[in-house]
Amino acid sequence: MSKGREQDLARVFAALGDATRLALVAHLLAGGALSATALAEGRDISRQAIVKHLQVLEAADLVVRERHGREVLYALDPRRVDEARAFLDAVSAGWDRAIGRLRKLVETP
Amino acid sequence: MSKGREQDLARVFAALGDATRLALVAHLLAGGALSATALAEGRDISRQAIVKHLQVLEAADLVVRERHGREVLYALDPRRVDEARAFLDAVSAGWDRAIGRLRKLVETP
DNA sequence: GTATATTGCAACCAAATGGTTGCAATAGGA
DNA sequence: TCCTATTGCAACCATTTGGTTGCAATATAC
Repeated sequence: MSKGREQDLARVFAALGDATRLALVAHLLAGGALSATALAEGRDISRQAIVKHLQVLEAADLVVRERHGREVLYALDPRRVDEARAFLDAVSAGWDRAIGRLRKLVETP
Repeated sequence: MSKGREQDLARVFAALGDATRLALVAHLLAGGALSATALAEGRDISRQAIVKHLQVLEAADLVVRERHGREVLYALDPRRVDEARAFLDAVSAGWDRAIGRLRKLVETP
């Protein structure tokens, strides 16, 4: 893996690595495109906190911002999700090859 | 998603959300089971830092520790990887349904 | 049993993170 | 045009994170 891409991937995982952000992703998935204010209501957390979380998601390219009238709407961008998925697939695939090696190690006293 | 599981998932993603830790995962995948000292050499980072990273991975159940003689070996545990993968699969799948709704929104002036 | 690797623990540090609040700026609708 | 909803900016705060260093403890090998 190239260093840059490795950093990008880490950023994506880090962005997903927070319960609030995970909930936002789920909410955006269900709701399509929503404003920070819309996402804030119902949750007992300030709008500004939500905005910061959305900025993290945006910096990881998981979410895109677009102005719509006086509102700013955020929507999921699936490309990075697929990238992250591909990485985990590779780990799982690698695991299948790795398990034999592992078993051998575990079985030696 | 239940609150507890949501937290667990976030922990897994957070554990993967660091370039060093991602590299460790890759290394463990390739190397099978390795000690912190082994993982530290070659990298320009202290053994203690590596140990801390491994503790994060362990707390997320991505890695298991087992004593082997005087060494402590760390190995990948694929179950949580699969869990994370399932989440991303769900996002991707949800996306397919969500994209129509999104397109409609984007196309309205 | 003593020398040598290896792990474990603790203190410390700078920077990043997740959150708050208050207020200014801006854009639509009446 | 003026009211109102919404976004943007900034300062501030406590906690977590990623890292270091130094030294004690432990387990193998000789």
